[in-house]
Amino acid sequence: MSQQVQEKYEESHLYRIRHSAAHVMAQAVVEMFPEAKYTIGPPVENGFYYDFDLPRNLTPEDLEAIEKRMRQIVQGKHEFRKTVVSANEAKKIFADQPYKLELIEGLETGGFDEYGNPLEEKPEISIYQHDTFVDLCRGPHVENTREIKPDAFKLMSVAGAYWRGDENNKQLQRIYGTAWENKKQLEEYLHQLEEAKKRDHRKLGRELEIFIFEEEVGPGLPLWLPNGGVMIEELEKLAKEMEEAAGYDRVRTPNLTKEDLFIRSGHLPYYAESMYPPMELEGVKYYVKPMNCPMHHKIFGSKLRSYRDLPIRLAEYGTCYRYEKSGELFGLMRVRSMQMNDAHIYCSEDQFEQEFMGVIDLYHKYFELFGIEKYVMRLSLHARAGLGKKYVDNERLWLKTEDMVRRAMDNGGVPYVEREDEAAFYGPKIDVQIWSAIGREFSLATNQVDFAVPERFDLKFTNKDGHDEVPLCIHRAPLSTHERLVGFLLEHYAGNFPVWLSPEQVRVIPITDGQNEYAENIARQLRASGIRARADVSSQRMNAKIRDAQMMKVPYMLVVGDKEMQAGLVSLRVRDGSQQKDIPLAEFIARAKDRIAKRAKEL
RNA sequence: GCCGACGUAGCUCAAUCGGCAGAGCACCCGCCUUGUAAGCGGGCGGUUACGAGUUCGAUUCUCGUCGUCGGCUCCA
Repeated sequence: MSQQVQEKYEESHLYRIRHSAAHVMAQAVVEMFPEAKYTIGPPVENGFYYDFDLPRNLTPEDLEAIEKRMRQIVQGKHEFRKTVVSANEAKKIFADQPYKLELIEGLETGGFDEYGNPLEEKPEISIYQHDTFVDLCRGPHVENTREIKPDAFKLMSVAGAYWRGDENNKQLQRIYGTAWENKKQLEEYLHQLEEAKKRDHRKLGRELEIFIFEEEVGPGLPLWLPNGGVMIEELEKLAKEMEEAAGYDRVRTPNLTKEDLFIRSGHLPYYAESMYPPMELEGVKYYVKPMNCPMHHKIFGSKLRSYRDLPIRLAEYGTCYRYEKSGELFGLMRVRSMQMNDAHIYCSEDQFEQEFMGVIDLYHKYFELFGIEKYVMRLSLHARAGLGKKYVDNERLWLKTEDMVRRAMDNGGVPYVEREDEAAFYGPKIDVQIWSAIGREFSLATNQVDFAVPERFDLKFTNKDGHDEVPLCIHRAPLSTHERLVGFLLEHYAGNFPVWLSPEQVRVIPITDGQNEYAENIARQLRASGIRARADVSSQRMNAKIRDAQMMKVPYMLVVGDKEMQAGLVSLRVRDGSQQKDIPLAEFIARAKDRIAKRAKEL
């Protein structure tokens, strides 16, 4: 699905505009720094970038100057001219451009594209020229620079980026720009960015009092406020219901373990860098756990298992700690302490397909519940070059397991895309990319097939023939971590949660202090019915109380004045602004309880 | 971790060229008794992230540390 969208984009006029804008920008930069070495500058979603190796760092003022010069260049109506050249000719043209020479080398010798990925066939080498600027480029471009409207592009930011995306390579300066067909489109896009800011989970999380970060506590270590605590309880309740129905058992394991466990599991050599360093006591090293699986393996191995016992599904929402690099932290989406929606399924090969698809089925149920309409399942595979380094060194098992997953997905009729060199070290996985209501992309759910670690733990079960057999293990986290899930939901709903997930479900608002007691009484009755409610008996006026409740995105407000109190009724104001006057409390309670029980989307 | 930008009251932001740090909201205290998104008045609140340096004098200039943000890299 996304594949098709991308192909279309690459053929679009907008794609050409952006690609051409990147060239124009490169011209402006090279004019400013004649000694600049330029690398690649492709169109991307919403715009384009170009990476440069420059004698000094760019400042925001430089960006303004570059943008200004670009406006002059595009007005010049310079034609984009393509010329096919031989490798040798290309090398002459770009004799003083080392990065271009490296690219030409790649194209010439066996076909590597500008990102260093292998190409199927040897491509022709072409150059594009407009005005004074010549670039090694396969196109396509617009006819002339006039097609880039001077009021329809904008340079957005400058950032560091490694040459060919490898952190061992030199870091270049990347300028990001956005470009559109006309001014209106640009303005719409900029407006969209503003709207997205309003939905930013970090902003909403603070405003709705869901979570905070405290410098003294530490980066990436969120503190969950009471409202966030309620949400986590609700999400765990949901997960427990689903998992109980699907035959999972709940276990609990400690936050610390001896080093030996992670040596045995094989995690330590792969992931030591992203684990908190060990603490040593009486000569023994202990690690804070970055994942639950080794301990679940120990639980599986704690007694003899028969094929009749399988599958065994062990679930735990344990808090794990990972030392993510400082620059990788991002609000709740990337943290160092996380509560995983974790479980490990131990099964035989025969049971694999059913178990694997059971997890995929769980995904679909969650997506439906949260109204997630756009998602892509990514089947992440190993790469031969990484065997024995990034990946367990057993190619036969890799191919076999990957094939099992492929077959399961195909038989289940679930569409997916394949991604090479993205697997876990112990097996292939399915990662699910999802898009929030404003179209931002996240990686949420994941499940992995583990054909390697159970053996390292000597896990086995007795099969029908009375022989020992090693079980397969499926690691799965359909709801990701509580942190990432809440972050996603904040943005997805813009904080307007369905009733079941709202930290505060009802606020009772007395009009004058004459109804305070009546309001408190109503709130008590609501709480007795299992509804999260409180009365606002502050000295503010009704309008201010309504505003407060609206700002906190409380789904239901019950306004009570003298009239309601005399008649024993309530007036309902729903978060969407609609009103329903003078209804019996029991009627409202029935409505709220129904929505909550169904985890309904509507209020 | 790397490149860049930023850090002023709980929150959102102001402070000219280096010259006594300010507003709104929130909070506290009063008055108002109110009908579906902010009633009025007063008060409290700061080692300008932290630590050095330059200067008669630093929120402002320089360096370092910490943190946040935009990217890169990474994500068991």
